[in-house]
Parts: sequence; C-alpha cells; structure tokens
Amino acid sequence: MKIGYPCINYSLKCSPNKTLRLKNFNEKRVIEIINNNLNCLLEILNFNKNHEIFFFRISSETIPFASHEIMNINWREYFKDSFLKIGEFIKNNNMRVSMHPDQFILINSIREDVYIRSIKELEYHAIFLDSLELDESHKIQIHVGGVYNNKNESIERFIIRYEKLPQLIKKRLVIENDDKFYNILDCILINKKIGIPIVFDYFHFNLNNLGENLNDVLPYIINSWNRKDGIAIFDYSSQENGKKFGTHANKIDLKDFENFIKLTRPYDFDIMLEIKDKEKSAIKAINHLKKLNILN
DNA sequence: TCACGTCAAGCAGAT
DNA sequence: ATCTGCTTGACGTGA
Repeated sequence: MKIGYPCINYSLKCSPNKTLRLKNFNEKRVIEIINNNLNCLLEILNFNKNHEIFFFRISSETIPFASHEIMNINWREYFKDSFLKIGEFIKNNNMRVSMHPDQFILINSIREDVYIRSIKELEYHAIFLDSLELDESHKIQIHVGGVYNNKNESIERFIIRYEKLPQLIKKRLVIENDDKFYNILDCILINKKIGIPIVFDYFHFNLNNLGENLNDVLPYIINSWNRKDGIAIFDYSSQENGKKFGTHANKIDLKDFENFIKLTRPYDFDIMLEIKDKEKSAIKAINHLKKLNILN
C-alpha cells in the first residue's frame, strides 16, 4: 500500500504547474517553463522520498500545450535527459506515479473534434510516461465521460472507441467512478466488457451510488487490475464540513480515513489522497497507518 | 508591486 | 441563452 497526493507540493517553493497563455506562446519561453516544471517535479519526488511518500500524481500541465497544434518543439527528444533522470528516480525508489487529464478529455463525446482532441491529449500523457520508461502500472485515469441524454449509447460509444485506441494509451488507461454520472456499477459493467481497470473513488462512491454495498463491489474493483497493471488505485477524500455536499476536504479527517481503511480490509491498493493541503495530509495519513501497523 | 479578470479545451444543470 | 461548478493555480494586464 502506497499513499500519494496530486500534482503540487506546498512545502516546496517551486511549482511544477507553470504555464503561459496561448497568445504569449513562444519557443524560448515554453522551453524555460518545461525545464522549470521538470526540475520541480524531481524536487517534489525527492521530498516525497524523504517523507516516505511513494505515490504521486504528475500534473497534466507539466508540458503546456503538449497536444496543441502550436507546439513546435519535439519535447520528448528535447527533454530526453530529464525524462530519463526522473524515470530512474521513480524506479530506483520503488515509486508509482499516475496522471489524470482534466474534464475536457472525453473519448465518448458526440462531438468528433472533442473525441479527436481527447486522443491527442491522451497520447501526450502516454508519451510522457513512456519517456520516463515506466512500465504500465503507472496509469492515466479518466472518467467515462458525458451522458448525452442516453447513457447506454454513451457507454457503448466509450467501449467502441476504447477498443480502437492505440496500444500506448490503452495499456495505461483506467476509468474512475465519478460523482454525478457514471457510478461504480457502470464502471464494473464496462470492465466486464473490455477489461479496463477501475480506479475506485471512495468519496464519489458515497456521493453517487444506487445503494450497493461496498463489500459487494470491492472484489470486482480489485480484480479489474491484472498483474501487469499493478495493484488497484483508490482515490480518497472526505466532505469539507459546512461546505456544499461534494466539496473536498481541506485537511484529512483521520477518523474517517481510518474508517475507510477498516471498511476495505483486507484488500491491498494504493491510495491517492484528493485533499487540498496535499503533502501535509499524505504525511499524516502515513503516520496514522504506521500507528495502526498497516504500514511499517 | 499588486489586484483581479481570465485562461485551449466540455458537459450538465440551474437560472 | 447564459451562467456556474467541476477544482484551482497561475498568468499577465493595467493601475
């Protein structure tokens, strides 16, 4: 079991998320920014190593405009040395990383242009992880997508398009149950047809379910991950008190976290903490699991 | 230097 | 038809 957090580290001064506006795009500037982002990523991974954090979500913004037609540098080649260095660091320290493209990535979109752009963006994520020379246990997670007034057809479209994806994307792509549209039962249904692994989002499960039991769905989720995929990935968050239902917590609620851990025993999986204070909660969670003798 | 409107991209639901 | 949340940081213009 590895514990991780997404994209940013507030304890460090650097940002791995620097970007630039499209209208200000120029080659020199974007190279500087990518350099900054990659250096910062390595700095974060080093921080993580020092705090025994072995799971991390890499920001989709690491290479700004990577899949945009304006991108005129061969970034894979240009930053080859950095990629190899970062990849080595991840492998040498037995870390796992993942990526999570944002809400514009919809392979089941009814709009052809959105579908095409989504594939390009997924390709960027896949090439990024391939450039680090990481095996396919390092995943790219997306939601199933839009509903477009017909869920069955939209699931069918997802399946058909998934089957057609290039192998470099397919080998890394995993789906996550979301808070509004595609619940865990939908994900299990899709997994049964195409075998795509399922990221189980515990917070979304609590927000969006049809009354199914956690214990009934857990075996399906765990088994959706094959040997080459690594162990399952779970996303964890809890409700921020006093905020609108569905708002992610600012800091970890250790009691709720412990309850989640107890409810999911004895399964083993890696946990991405989607909590706003990032590394602080990850450190707390790890310490807590050590106290419970779940981590050593 | 600072504040604040805006940023490549979609969808769904509310107004 | 238009706005807002998702989820949040960071850019960069204008004062």
